[in-house]
Amino acid sequence: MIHEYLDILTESAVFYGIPTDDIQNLLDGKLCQVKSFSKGSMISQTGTPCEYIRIILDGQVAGEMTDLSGKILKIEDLGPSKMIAPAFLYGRRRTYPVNVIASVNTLLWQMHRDEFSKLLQSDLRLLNNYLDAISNRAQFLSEKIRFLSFPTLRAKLCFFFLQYSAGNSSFRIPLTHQQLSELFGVARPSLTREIRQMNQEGLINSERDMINIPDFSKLRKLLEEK
Amino acid sequence: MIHEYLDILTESAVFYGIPTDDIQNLLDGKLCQVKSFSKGSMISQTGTPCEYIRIILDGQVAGEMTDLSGKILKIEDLGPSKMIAPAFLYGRRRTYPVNVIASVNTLLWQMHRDEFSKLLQSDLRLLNNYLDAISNRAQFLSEKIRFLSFPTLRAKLCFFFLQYSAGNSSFRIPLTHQQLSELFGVARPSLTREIRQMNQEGLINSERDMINIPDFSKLRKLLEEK
DNA sequence: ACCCGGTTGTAACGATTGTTACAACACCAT
DNA sequence: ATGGTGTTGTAACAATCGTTACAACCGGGT
Repeated sequence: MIHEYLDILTESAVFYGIPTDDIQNLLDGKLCQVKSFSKGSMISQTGTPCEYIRIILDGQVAGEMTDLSGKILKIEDLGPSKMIAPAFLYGRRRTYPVNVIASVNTLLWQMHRDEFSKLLQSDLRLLNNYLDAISNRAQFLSEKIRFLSFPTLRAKLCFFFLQYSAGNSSFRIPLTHQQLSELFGVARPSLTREIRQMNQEGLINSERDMINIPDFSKLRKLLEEK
Repeated sequence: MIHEYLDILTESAVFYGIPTDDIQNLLDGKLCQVKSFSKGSMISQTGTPCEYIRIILDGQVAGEMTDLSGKILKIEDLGPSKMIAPAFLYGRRRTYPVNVIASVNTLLWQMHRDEFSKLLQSDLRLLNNYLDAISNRAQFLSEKIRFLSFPTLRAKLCFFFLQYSAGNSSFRIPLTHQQLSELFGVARPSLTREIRQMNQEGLINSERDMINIPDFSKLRKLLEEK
């Protein structure tokens, strides 16, 4: 059953770079399962125990948070080879932070935490991969907090543009204002307004998703001041 | 040299719950060092490679971030048995996210990442402990982001009070307004003002660091609305 | 060419928060 | 008791952002 999906596993963060033959050997005789979920079914609910490392073999799932008012808020979509909530398998909490729902018919590979710990122990590549995965998660979140704590929307935009440009004075941002505003944690019209004002002040020249930065030093200076 | 500090190591997140004798056996013949830093010296600088797992044996260090404008911003103090930047030893980044400075004369135990990986592999307790440690870090950050993205200061306060009360209608908060405001990412007077307004509206009765919640449902309702 | 859904641009107004400055208070050490 | 230091309370004003509503624009499908 797993054999046909070994090439998906090699692409996952845990098994990354490990030849399929090796994966097969590593998993041979180990306790793990493949489970299928039909479209729309709930894979796990916020607060329920997170005991299994789970990797998507086929299909797609959505991570959704139920807001305190009951509103549903989509957090992210995950496709084949992605792990589900890898940072909640260990640590104090050990429960799902979001509702996980199958967007389409979905196949998961899963292994219990205790069995998985032993698996990690048995192969240094696996161990390093998994350590990388949760460390990356922590690093990403840490960076995100730094970003969110810029004092103003303008500062966030400056930082974002400087990062995104990677030195090119002209570039394209393949995100809608809606997506950007969610990333920044502000309202969409506020974002558009700020971009317009930055245009008027000559900090940038933008037209829809194309951005041009005439003078990098102006943006940098703005970040340093505030 | 290490022997006298084994009881510090047992209290660290990695070696937690492992008898000192076992730690001694685990470390026997392994490549690791004890390094000392005099008061005020820089242990590591933002951006330099993070290659060693480091645990404070004695002393105290401060993690500081240099703001983009050059202002120094203290992030946290760490004392004996604490690890330095455990989430940056693995993953993509692998460089220190902050300047680490010895506040007093300080002694560190350190081991290179590659050697440490092997050590983790050799003992399941160690492995689970370290996985717990970085998972906890990711979980903490994730919770913090959720908190920061409440739309208003009042919502943050409601959430915080409800969490902190743990069901008791009267409790004390052992943090200054200054500390709270930094936690919330707002200015200190804004915090005091909001607390005063919540008092006037009868949501809470507070006097300095003592808080009383006359009606929990009012606070909950406020969180659900917005 | 036309319509349509989604995206972007714009404006007015209100709500929230930051800034600054100072007064009142608590606590500790002398 | 006195003074010093740090914390809390308060006020006025400015800056920033959210909200709402609507117009203009884009691209794809018919």
